[in-house]
Amino acid sequence: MTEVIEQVRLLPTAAGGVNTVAKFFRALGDPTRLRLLEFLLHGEHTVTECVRHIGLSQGRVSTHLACLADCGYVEVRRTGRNALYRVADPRVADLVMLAHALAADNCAALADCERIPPTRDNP
Amino acid sequence: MTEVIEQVRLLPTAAGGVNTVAKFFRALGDPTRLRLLEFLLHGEHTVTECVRHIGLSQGRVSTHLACLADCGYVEVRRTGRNALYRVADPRVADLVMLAHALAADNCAALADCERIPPTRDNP
DNA sequence: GGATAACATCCGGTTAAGCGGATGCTATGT
DNA sequence: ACATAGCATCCGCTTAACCGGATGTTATCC
Repeated sequence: MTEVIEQVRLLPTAAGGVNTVAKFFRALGDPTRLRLLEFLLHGEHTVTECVRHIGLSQGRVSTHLACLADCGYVEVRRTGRNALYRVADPRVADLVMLAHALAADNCAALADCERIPPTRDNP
Repeated sequence: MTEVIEQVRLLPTAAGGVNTVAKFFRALGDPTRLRLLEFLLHGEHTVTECVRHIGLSQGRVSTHLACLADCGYVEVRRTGRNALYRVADPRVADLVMLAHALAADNCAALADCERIPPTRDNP
C-alpha cells in the first residue's frame, strides 16, 4: 500500500512515458479491442475465430489484433496459414479485472459519461 | 492466480458491460487526462493548479477533470470558490502502476504503435 | 453592490480513429 | 500448377474527440 504510494512518486517525472502509457490505455478504450482481448483471455484463437466472435469485417479484426500485439497485450504464433493469438502476460488479466471492478463500483449509474464531447445534440 | 482465471470466466457474458469498461479505459487513453490523474496521485489540487501543471486552457482542464470524476477516478470537494480534486480510490494507483509496468516491459521499442490509423503518410 | 477570482459550459473548427470493402500475399490441398 | 483458405494491408469515408476562446455562474473581497 505505502509501497504503491512510494512508486507513484516516481511516475510523472518520466514525462515522455506518459504518451506511451496513454496509448497503452487507449488500446483498451475501444470496445472492439476490449472484447477481443477478453475473448483471448479464455484461450488461444485464430483470426477467423475472432472474426466470428466479434462480427466485424476480417480486415478490421486483423488490424485490431495487430494493435493489441504491438502494445504487448497479446502475441502471435504462426502455424501454417493460421495466426494464433493469445494473451502475452498474466498481468493483463489482472489489469482487466481491476478495471472491471473499479468501473462497476464507481461508474454505476454513470455508465455513459458523455462528458468530453458535448456534441451539440446532447443537453 | 487461478482465482483471476476463474474470474475471467465471468467476464464477457456481461456483454453490455464491455462498453462501460472501454469508456473507463478510454478516459486514461488521453495523455492530458492521464497526466492530470498522475498529478492528482500526488495529492489534492485545485483546477488552477492543474491548469498551471498541464499548460492547456482552463476550460479544457476543467472538462477533463469532470470526465475523470464521472468515471470515478477522482472526486471533487468544494471549498469557497475552489474545487479541490483528488483520487477517489486507492486502487486507481494500482491500475496506473500496473499499466506503467506492462507498458515498460512490453512496448519498449514499440513506444509508438501507429497501427490503427495508417493515415496515408505512414509507410 | 461592484469588481475580481475560480470553475463550468458552450461554440466552431481540426485531427484522429473507427468502419467496410478491395487488393495482395503466403501456405496448404488436389 | 491451379485453386482456395487465411491474414495482412490499403483506400475512402464518416463520426468522435480534442483544442482554444468566449460566455455564464457563484463566491469572496473591498
